[in-house]
Amino acid sequence: MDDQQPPRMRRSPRQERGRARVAQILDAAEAIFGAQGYDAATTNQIAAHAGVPIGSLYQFFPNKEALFHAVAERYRAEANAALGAALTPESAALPPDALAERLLGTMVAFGAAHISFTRIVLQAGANDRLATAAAGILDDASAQLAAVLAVRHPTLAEDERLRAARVAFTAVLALLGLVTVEKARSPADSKAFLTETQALLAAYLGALDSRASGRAGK
Amino acid sequence: MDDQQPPRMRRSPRQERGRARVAQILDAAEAIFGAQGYDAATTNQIAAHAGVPIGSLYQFFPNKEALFHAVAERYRAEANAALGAALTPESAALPPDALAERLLGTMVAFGAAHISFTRIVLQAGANDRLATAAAGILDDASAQLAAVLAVRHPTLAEDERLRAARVAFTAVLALLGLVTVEKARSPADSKAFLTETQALLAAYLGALDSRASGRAGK
Amino acid sequence: MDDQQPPRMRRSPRQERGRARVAQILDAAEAIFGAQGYDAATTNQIAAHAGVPIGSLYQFFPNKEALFHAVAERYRAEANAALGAALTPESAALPPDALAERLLGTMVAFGAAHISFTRIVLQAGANDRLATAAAGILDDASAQLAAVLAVRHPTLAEDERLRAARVAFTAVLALLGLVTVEKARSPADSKAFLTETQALLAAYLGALDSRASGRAGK
Amino acid sequence: MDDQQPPRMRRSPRQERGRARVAQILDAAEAIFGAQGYDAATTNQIAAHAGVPIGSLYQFFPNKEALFHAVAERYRAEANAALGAALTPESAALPPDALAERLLGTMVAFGAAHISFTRIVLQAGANDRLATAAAGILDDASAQLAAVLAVRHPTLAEDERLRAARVAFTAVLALLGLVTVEKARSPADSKAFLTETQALLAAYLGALDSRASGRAGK
DNA sequence: AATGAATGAGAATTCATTCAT
DNA sequence: AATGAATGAATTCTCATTCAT
Repeated sequence: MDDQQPPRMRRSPRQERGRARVAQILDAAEAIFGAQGYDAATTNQIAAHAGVPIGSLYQFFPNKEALFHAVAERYRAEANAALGAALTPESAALPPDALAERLLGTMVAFGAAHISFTRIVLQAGANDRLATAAAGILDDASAQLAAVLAVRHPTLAEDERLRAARVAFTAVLALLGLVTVEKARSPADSKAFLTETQALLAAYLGALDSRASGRAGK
Repeated sequence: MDDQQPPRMRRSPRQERGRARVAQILDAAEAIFGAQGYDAATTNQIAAHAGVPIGSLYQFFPNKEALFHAVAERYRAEANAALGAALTPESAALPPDALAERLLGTMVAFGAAHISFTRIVLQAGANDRLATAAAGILDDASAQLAAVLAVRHPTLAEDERLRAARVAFTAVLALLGLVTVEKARSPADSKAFLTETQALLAAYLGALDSRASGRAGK
Repeated sequence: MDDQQPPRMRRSPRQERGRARVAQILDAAEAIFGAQGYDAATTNQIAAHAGVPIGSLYQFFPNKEALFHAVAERYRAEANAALGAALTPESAALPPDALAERLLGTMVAFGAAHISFTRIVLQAGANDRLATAAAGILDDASAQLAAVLAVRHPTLAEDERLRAARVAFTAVLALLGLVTVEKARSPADSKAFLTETQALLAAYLGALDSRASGRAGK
Repeated sequence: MDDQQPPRMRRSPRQERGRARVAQILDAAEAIFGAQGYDAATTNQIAAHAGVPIGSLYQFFPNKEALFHAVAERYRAEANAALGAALTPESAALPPDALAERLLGTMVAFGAAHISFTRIVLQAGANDRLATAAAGILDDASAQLAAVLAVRHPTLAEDERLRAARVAFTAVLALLGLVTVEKARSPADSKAFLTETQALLAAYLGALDSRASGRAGK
């Protein structure tokens, strides 16, 4: 019905100080959004956590939604960079468990600082206005994995590869979220959970290998 | 820190009419929570959707949180029943893809009415007060799968089986949530996503088989 | 561009008490709007002046704008009733100064309680969303005077009569507003201002008589 | 009660550039005040419209109120000049409709650039702090018309002439405001409204003639 | 002097929950 | 017991004004 314009930043900071402020605000927003969810997080809380007056927050971001999108966008860019460094063309030749290990390692390293926000990304379907941001993150990450799959499995159709990548990523993101929760339960076991997640990913990548070679053999 | 009284129903309805009302309220609450998320849902909205005065809602549930827990509890019980019917002892003997198909089929049949709430379950971790409810659902479902795994793989340690079951379930739940989203994008593809999810689950179950038999062989 | 729906009351009070509350709120709103103008008036101020919690105000009126429209609507209805009682068909036969006296007398009696809001009506052009309400008041009042003019001057074109009525009413409303201001300056003179306003109206009505009979004579 | 410091300009610009800036600001302020009303207009908006940094605006005007007063003062001075040119001593001898035509013509010519602000002048009575400015405008204009009336009707008492002038001007200002509104409705009719306004003014001036000569005859 | 980023009090509106009827 | 009107703390966002650079 009403697809309003996507919310952008109000003003890009020109001064050095302004840029630092925006980063502070984004850090605080990511933390608060991650800890409480989009709705429960309040802009005043975020501003206070950032050590910035509420008016300043609104000088850079026209509203709460725009702030969320900015956090998601930064998350997407950083996740992309991290994945890009890990998923080199050479990685396409790795055996499933090695590829899974590399992928997981990257996600964990990245997630150490960002995992609480990852949960929010997965749930964004609730609010239509936030779904775009979440979908963008998953889309981009999946595209990177799909590119590796393209080298690895040229016999699979492109949309099949993209679908497989989305399935793999969704599962991994959810499991990383679970790791956080488990860590709270029994810190010792969180490593075991990680290993198990890696096993699941490796199994799925292996299945894709079989499927592709099966088809190639025909 | 702060005394966390786990919220329970205020009063169990004795009369027939009362029981019907509670069911109406729970239906409405599940629908609204599922569609909007916990925070965005309002109790007045839920009462209106249930065709019940707001005062009556508060006669049965002391607050919004208790209402959520009740919905989650019913979801847990019904999910348990559905899984119990599917994961019979005999099912332990099925090959991985048949087991995966049965599991997925059960979840999808169950989810047809409940899938929107599933997303909420996954995000409930964000709110500490709701995390308990979400964890309970995952715990119970995992325990049922773990029981099958116990028959299937007696050589694996119990905690390893439980961990594997949790990993499998978390992935499947997240992917079912994704299916909902994808259905909105292109309804035609949602079946393909389901197939892919099944493939991932089958691959993981197969990997567990290998791991267990490998150990048994030693 | 965007003509949104005209704002209405949220809920019509069924109980006697509710109706009294709405009246209290409207009284307070008219007073505050009249004293401070639309923008400067705050809804909290209005609620406090009405002796009603802010939440109750919003139970009846979805927003400030709807509250303004409701005040204007009541004003319109009451003004219409007062004018209807004064501008009987017989009044069409009165000489100009008697008609002017009757009209002014009615307006002053009505205005004693409502004059401060009249000023607001005249200025509503500033806010497009309020202009509708203001125009409605002027339209209705003008239509009543135009009906008298129709009896009095059948030779004049209908749109000419309506225009004349609008001109007469606009001038009178502005002058009544001025009377309020003058009363503050020197209370003694306010009666003289009223007399002068009546003289202006009588002169204009007389001029219309001449114009019409001139045309009739042709 | 509260010390009402009448707000003045902070600093009269000595430099040429400063004077140009002040003019720019006043132009912008008049336009914005006229378009949105006093409250809805924001000082940042005015500064932006004037192409002047907000800090500079506050270098010349201590606050929003002072800015409004400066605009009103300039309006008053210019209106005075325009009226002074039109209401020469000779004009006192004109017949009512010619005098009305001259007066209206002047106001319309002046108003072409300033009419939107005229509406604001009429409503300034709402805000006590702005009332002074509005009253000053009306006072000065009325005084000029009263001077003409003094020549035309020496038999009338001075306060009666002043009152008549105020009544005439108030009506004309309100009607000019109405013309603006009507122009938006149907541009074609705005000329007819102007003609009607002129008729009203002529009728009133004619009535004053009769009144004065009637008294002179006694 | 000139600039425009920074500030925070204040305004509109919502909604979980209560309680008089 | 049942109802739904009433409550007011809490939330998002604005804007007049200042002051560091």
